[in-house]
Amino acid sequence: MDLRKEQILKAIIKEYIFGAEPVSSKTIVNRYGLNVSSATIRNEMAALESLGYIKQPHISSGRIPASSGYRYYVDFLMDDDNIADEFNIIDIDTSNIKNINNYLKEVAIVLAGLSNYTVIITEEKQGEDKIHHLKLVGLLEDKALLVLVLSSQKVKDYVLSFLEKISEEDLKKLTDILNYYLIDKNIEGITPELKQEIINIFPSSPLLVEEIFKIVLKALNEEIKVDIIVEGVKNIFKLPEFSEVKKIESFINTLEDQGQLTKIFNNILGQEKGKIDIKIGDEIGLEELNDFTVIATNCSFCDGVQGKIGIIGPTRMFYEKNITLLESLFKQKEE
Amino acid sequence: MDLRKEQILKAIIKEYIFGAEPVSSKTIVNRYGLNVSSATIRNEMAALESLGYIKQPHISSGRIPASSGYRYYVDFLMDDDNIADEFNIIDIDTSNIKNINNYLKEVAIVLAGLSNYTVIITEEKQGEDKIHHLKLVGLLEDKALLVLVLSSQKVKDYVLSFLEKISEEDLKKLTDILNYYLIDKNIEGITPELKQEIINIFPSSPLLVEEIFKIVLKALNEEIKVDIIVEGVKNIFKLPEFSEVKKIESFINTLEDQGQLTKIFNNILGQEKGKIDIKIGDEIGLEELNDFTVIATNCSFCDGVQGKIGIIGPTRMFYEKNITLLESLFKQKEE
DNA sequence: CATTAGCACTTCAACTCATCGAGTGCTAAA
DNA sequence: TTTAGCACTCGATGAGTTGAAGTGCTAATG
Repeated sequence: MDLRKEQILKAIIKEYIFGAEPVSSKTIVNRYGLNVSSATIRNEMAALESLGYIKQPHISSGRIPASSGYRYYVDFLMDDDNIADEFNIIDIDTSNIKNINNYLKEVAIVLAGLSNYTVIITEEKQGEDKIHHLKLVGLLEDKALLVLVLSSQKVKDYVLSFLEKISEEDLKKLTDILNYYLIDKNIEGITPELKQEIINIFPSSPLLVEEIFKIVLKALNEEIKVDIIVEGVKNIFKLPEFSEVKKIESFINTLEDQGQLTKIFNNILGQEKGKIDIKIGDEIGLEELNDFTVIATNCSFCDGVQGKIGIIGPTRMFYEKNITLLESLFKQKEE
Repeated sequence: MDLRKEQILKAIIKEYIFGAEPVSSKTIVNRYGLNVSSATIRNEMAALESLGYIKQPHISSGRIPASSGYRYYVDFLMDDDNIADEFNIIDIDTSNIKNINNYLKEVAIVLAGLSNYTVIITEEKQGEDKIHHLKLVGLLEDKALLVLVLSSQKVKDYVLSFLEKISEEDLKKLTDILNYYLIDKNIEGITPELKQEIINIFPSSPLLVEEIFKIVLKALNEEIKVDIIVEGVKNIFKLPEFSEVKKIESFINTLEDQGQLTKIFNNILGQEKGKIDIKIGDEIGLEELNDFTVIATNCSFCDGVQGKIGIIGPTRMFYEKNITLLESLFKQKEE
């Protein structure tokens, strides 16, 4: 890869990202004038093709970048600083921040709008969660709130309804008993035997204890489920290279399949924070997404919730812009 | 509309629902043998067409139902009881029921799978919500939970962090003060003057009071937002009549637009419960959905949360099956 | 008078064929 | 090493043809 080859590869990629059409030798001479003729460019293009960086849709067409061409571009050729600042401002109403679900959805919508691609956000499973402590709070006559604080700092609450009225003192007493037995227990520690023991100690409302155990199990179980938000699917229709129903169908099927979605991120990031990870085409590891690129990063949201954010677009995406977008989001969180 | 015309209309609609292709006079003679010739059917078809119930895509093709044809079918011709019971069983893990968001998503996924169409669920704005009462619950040293119970029975909670430690007694005291002043206030009742008054009465933590007011305003504000769940978008790809990218794009754009989605339901149901409402084609009132039918019902989910569920599919949808599906869901909720 | 057999007519979909333009690879010359 | 020039390839476009499906209408029928 001498300098001229790199210049030509960069030119092809920039042209193709912009126009989504095979790039001809003539176009490069006209727009990127390297002081050589189109024939020379053609020779170099043939060389770039045998190196695997570009390819021809058919024998008499111009060249389009191959996955490894994009990879080379991202690793060595990309301009870092050519993005106007106005693109980078992610303006999310931070008064929303108290409600994690709305907040993440808002982030996804804004990011999808700015990037013009599809945004996936997952709220991550934190490994095994334990009960940090819990509390029963009387609400109405026949209702109480069970508040669970998990070791991951997550706070969850569930409304309990009971048939007979239960006094504040009893709720307090039950809270104390439950805390004594349940603190630091993980999902495997919540056994039927333990439940029986507590019912024996607090025999006045066995049904309530049953209910609470059910909920606690559920809550710990939920932590294993990954919550996923997808926004901006419609942006795929703006891309000329996905004008076939088959391709759109495949994309949307993948995005509606939670299993596939988690795979996208599994194949990507480690736990390292702040790093932007870029997977191009088959690097994603899902056949259905071979024509896509995912730019993703780990991100800690409010209240210590861990998650991953990814922008998924065509391999010919505006790399600089979207990397900057994710970086700015991350910086915002750091402040 | 004599009997024979009705029979022919019904035949055309059933055929078209099944096959998505224009129905010819010959097909009707072959499959629905009414002991007349195809010429007679043709005469009747011409009559049905001038009544507006069916139409021809072009002059030499068979007939397809028009919106008013479907309407006539739904109102007068539909078989009520030809659906095998196995279709009607909606099996949702009701242990999920404690968590409204997951539960509704689960309902949507199951219903989308059973119907093979797209399902929209909205959790409804309840008109103006008021504070029923609130409670501050100490959690950790520097954290407390603000639990809001709204007049709509909704329970919301928010984690508060404060700089200095606050004693349980102070939390209790502040809870009492807040309840005294905030109970039965709607969003307009939460004024800066009121906040100042409370800060004067409870001067030890003005920042905390500020924070609480901010959250209370947010919470009441959120109730104006409608939460929307959409599942089964991918099912549109199974429908041959939506094989054009343009149509799919229009559909998905509509579904990603919260404003449009709420319009769908606005134009539909009143407050009547248990009634199934069917809007066919332009009855929906959105140009983009002229080729769709929405079958919808009001539904009260757990804990008094009000919502609407709609199945949206092509005008040639399996009406009986989907009506039964929604009915069975509603019955399940009643139990 | 309702029904129907028969036929002319219309339209769509699929196929072929020719043409054109864009772009390449290769050769030979500079 | 570069380049001018040319033959070649391929896809896209549009025109023309054909066949199948289905209708509407007319005239005959019971």
